[in-house]
Amino acid sequence: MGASGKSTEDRSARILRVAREIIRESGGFELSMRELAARGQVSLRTPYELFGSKVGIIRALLKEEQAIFQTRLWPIGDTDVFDFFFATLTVGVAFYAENQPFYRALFRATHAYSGGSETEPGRENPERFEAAMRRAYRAGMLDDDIDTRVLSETLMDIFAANVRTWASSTYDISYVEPRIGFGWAVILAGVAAEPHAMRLRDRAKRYQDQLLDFQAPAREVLSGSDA
Amino acid sequence: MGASGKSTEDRSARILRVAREIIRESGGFELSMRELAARGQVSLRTPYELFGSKVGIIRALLKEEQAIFQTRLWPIGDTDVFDFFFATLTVGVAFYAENQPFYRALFRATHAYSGGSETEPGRENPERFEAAMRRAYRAGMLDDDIDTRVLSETLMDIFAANVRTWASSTYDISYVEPRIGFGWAVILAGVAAEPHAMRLRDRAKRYQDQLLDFQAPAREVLSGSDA
DNA sequence: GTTCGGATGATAACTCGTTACCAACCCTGG
DNA sequence: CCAGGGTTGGTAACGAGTTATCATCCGAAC
Repeated sequence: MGASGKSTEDRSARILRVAREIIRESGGFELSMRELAARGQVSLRTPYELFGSKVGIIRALLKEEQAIFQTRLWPIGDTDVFDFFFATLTVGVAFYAENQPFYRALFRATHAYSGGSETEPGRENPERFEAAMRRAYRAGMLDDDIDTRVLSETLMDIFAANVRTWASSTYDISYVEPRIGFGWAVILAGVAAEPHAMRLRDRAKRYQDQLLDFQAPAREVLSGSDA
Repeated sequence: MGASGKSTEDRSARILRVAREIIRESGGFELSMRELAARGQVSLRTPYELFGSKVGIIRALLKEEQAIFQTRLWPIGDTDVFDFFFATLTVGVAFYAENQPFYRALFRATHAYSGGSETEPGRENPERFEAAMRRAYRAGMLDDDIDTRVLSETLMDIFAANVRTWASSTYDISYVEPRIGFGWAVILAGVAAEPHAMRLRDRAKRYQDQLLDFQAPAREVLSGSDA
């Protein structure tokens, strides 16, 4: 039938392109499979054949984005390991901010059990993160008794919790980086050797000041009865 | 019509009781509104009249449970503030473990936008938590520059992230308490004054040992190529 | 060239949460 | 006692994701 008689790759690519359009148009609030099929000039069954489910489609979109994310992460120098973490944070939050519609759609489409750890924000590529942590450990920058894996998991927990809350649009994107940064800095300060611990505490205070600047105006508007 | 001609309280209680049964029977995996109405001998519209939505029903169930939770939290002495936090953690995780079906059902029924902060685990009663944090601050146990509110939020982020992951059944309940405890202890160690900081670091190591004990057998089974 | 199998289109169907509609009911005010 | 208004039952409907069904069509094997 004319335009629809193409190969599998064409149909996959077309479905992903149309899904991208619909998600962007709706801000991530809706992605109807019927609309997707209609605008993609395919049958309703075809997206399920190719991607399994609606979550599969969104995951495929995220996978494409994450390739871009990796290229953006590469140029970050890791001479100072702790600085590397926070530079990663800045790039990561910016990346998620750009893809807010996709993450909204992902969390919205993800029933509690259909999504494994791949749908958890920040868990796309934990290897490099843990590798940096191990390097800091070997360089004597961390407490000898600490396990780098457990520590990395804790940092990623904070990241995931905040990105998830933000994607549910409970609070503004501006809060995300300082909130995560504060948690990361305080945690690392708790296990870092001394010249680094003080720098991390300073960094935590800077993030905290950012957060308090956000909250201060709102409090004035509401009421000043919070002595 | 016989058994269904009762008062509003009877119908509310009956709906909640039947909902409780269905959720328990399915382990939290399903709660069909049609089945609820049928088994509750009530029209499909009535649960919506009384509770607004499916999430409203699950929230009502959780609210009943939280009354029990509070009675369990009261006897905890708070002579040592940091010990109070971790005692709260133990009681809280046990509480969530008992209510796993409800949290599964809650997360499953909650679209990303229908649930506010009340559906976030650990956010039911943040007042007492923050009050304890302020007490620690006034007692000089915390860094002078720290904001107790920001710090409390970070601790609750870790709590929420782990409970959410657990309720999605990605990992076992045994991991939850040590994972949260490790994060909390390291964070507090990062901002606590010195006699307390060391104790908190010890506590963090104890939690970490628990986690490593869990992981060690699994690694042996898989492969030992992780030098 | 024919035939067979897998993929696709088109459509209907199923379950879900939620809402709408209308008749029947109960409770209250007069 | 009766009228009215709010509440409930019963059912249908809407839109969602997902699956099933059947005809069709494309490509490869014989």
